[in-house]
Amino acid sequence: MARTQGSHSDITGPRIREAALGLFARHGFAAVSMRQIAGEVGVQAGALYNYTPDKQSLLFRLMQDHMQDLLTAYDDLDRFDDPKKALCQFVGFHIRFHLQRPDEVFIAYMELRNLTPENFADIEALRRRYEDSLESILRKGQESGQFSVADTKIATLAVIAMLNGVITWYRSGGRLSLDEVEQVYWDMVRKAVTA
Amino acid sequence: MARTQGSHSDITGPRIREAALGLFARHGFAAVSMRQIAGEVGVQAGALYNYTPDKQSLLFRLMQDHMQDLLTAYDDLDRFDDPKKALCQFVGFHIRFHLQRPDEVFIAYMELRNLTPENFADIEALRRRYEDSLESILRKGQESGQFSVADTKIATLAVIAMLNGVITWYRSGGRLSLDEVEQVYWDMVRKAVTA
DNA sequence: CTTCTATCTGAACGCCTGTTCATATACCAT
DNA sequence: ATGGTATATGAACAGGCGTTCAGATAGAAG
Repeated sequence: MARTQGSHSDITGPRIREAALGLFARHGFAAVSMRQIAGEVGVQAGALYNYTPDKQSLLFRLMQDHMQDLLTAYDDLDRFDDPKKALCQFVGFHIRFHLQRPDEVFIAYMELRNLTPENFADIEALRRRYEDSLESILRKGQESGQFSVADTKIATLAVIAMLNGVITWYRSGGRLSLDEVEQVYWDMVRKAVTA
Repeated sequence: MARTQGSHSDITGPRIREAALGLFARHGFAAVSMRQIAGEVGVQAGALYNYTPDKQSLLFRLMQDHMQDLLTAYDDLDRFDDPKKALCQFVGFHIRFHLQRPDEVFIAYMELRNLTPENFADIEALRRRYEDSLESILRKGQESGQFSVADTKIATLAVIAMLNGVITWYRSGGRLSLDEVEQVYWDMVRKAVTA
């Protein structure tokens, strides 16, 4: 039998990506089979190929969608001119955005090595754009004398690395609320980049 | 044919772990086959089983050895009582130790999900011991009034996350020397934990 | 009521997987 | 020289892999 009920094109596609997302995040891209993904969706493996040309593209699309969502969400903010306010906003945005998408974040930097060179370059470019938006805040603050860092590029990477650490331990309903976490990290970031 | 020349037990074992280390770091545990590892060593896949009961144990041993080396190296330091000096020493130690072992570091926190629950618990305990040694520095500094952080546990994780970021971008012979990198990060850490 | 098309099945393809084991060899000790 | 042992081979096992495709079905369109 086939097409067990109704037209499913607009439903099955997202469900496949959803299943792939969770499985890739939990077990890793290489350890997950197309049959596992299909099983989670409730469909045979062959059906997946109506929605993705191959397994690699499935991974790529997940990462690309995530990075584009990130950039779009950040661009949509009403941004501050003042470097200190802008940095505070960045910290809060980054923490909240990433905590809402733990699986995507996990994949986005655990599975980079499983991308083809072309796909890797694509994702890297998006990541760079995001990092650059933080660096430009730091540079402006540096020029205005509000910040004092030895190297804005390194400071950028250090801040992002520090913030990314949050998703490895934060659990909603834990000891600290989201607001408190944000406050604690903003405190550390602010002091780290100030004289 | 077998045993193409001489007794190899003391040579082949380390060579297998070396090959596995590089391959796991580059392609990920799940994406590397026993035949690939054997090929790099110059033996057939079956020969690997004279040195490891299975693939999982090979990964586990690499991670365990790494974590134990880390703890031993840190314990062997002549440590300072003064929290500020101790923290500075920790930062320098952490950066140098990890930059010397990029493959081990990569594996040690990319392949955690490929460990069996028992092996995972083992590695996690070692990691916790290392984190605790940093947290005790921060706590002592907090009590003495030299440091000022909202939460020593979070500060611990934030500092380690920030320092770990170094290995993702540092290339020896690059724009900054190791000493400079150490200095830049110490600056940021120091400011982040000070009032 | 028929036709058409989107969607899915289920089997098949060739290849790769971790692991085991009988067998063969090279060296060491006697 | 002989026997024993450590070490390696190479074939085999059962099963899983990504991917393809002819054929079946369900619903939409006329």
